[in-house]
Amino acid sequence: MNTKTTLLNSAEDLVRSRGFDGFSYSDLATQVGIRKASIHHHYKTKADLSLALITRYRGVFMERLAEISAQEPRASGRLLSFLDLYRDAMRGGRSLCLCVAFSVTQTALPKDSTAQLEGFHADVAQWLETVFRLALHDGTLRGVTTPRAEAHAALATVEGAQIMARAAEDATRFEAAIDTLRARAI
Amino acid sequence: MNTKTTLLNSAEDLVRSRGFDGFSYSDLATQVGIRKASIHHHYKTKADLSLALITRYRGVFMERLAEISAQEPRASGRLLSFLDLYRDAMRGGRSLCLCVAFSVTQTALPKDSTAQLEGFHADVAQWLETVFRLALHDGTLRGVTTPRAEAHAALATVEGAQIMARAAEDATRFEAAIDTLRARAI
DNA sequence: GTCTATACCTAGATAGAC
DNA sequence: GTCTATCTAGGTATAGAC
Repeated sequence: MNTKTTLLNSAEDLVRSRGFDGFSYSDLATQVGIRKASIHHHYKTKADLSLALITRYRGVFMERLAEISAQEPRASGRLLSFLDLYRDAMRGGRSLCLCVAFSVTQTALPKDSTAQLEGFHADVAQWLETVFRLALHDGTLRGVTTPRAEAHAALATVEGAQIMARAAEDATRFEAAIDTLRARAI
Repeated sequence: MNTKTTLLNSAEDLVRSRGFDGFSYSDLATQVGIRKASIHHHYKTKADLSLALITRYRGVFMERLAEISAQEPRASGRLLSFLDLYRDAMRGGRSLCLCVAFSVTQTALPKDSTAQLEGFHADVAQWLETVFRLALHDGTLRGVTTPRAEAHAALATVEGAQIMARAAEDATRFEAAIDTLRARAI
């Protein structure tokens, strides 16, 4: 694997476990086994690195959602797989979805990066909306009100659940918080 | 007002708008109108400041919840007031509940502070649980499953909704995400 | 493409005069 | 209690040799 990809992989790991502000080029250099000056050859600034990270993650994540749609014909199956995706992204409480990790970043990201992040959120909300709309027809989810409202609520819940689980360093917090969502599957 | 309290007020403002890692003693000094060295006289380290902030906020917030309990006899009224509390804490998308702001802090806080934060989360979850338990008896909230699960879900949802609204710098995101919770009031 | 060396800045924190 | 001055550590980023 080339150095550029190795850097991106390690950086993703660091962002998700410590946050974008929580690691330095020095940390990344140590992890990859090169000197920090060399990183600048691949990603000129940390802002450039942020954009590369979000862009790649968005693509990969949306592919996963497409796979779920292809494999699960029912709304209930899709929602449960979605929850599993966020649960697995936590790696037992030590990690966050990259999207969540960037959402809580304090430093101002470059406009390109925030635009990608916004687009990412919008894509996921859109996908969830289709799931809840499907549920109105196939009846595999309990108590669906408006698909759009349900989608935003579900997204906020999984993101909040990740934050709380990481803050408490306890992955079971995530499960506790999404239990009512899981229970809606028929 | 004494300098110590003024510092705490300004610091709370900064934490909630920029995050605990997002402001420095230099920023705080400028805002209050003294030199940064002087801050150390009141709060020896930034860790000490974090503890003072969380401790005070926890007390104030729990008083608010007690007031809600006293004023609203029904579960629906209590939940709606709770949601208003979190909505108002956002100040139009530029701010977070201090509890949420600290939950997303990257740097390791001292043990005293994380313990306070944990206790805070536990207190709020406990309060919400009593609201949903009440709903099982007074029937003013739709579709209540287990009070404990509902409490954790509601807390994760409001916290996630704040994060998403702040990331998008759009307060209406908060409303969109908690709409299904509001709609459960009968 | 990777290295050493370094520039430049900002952070939290301390010493000691007033 | 507040100040000026300073320390130490760490961050991002660049220059130029190899």
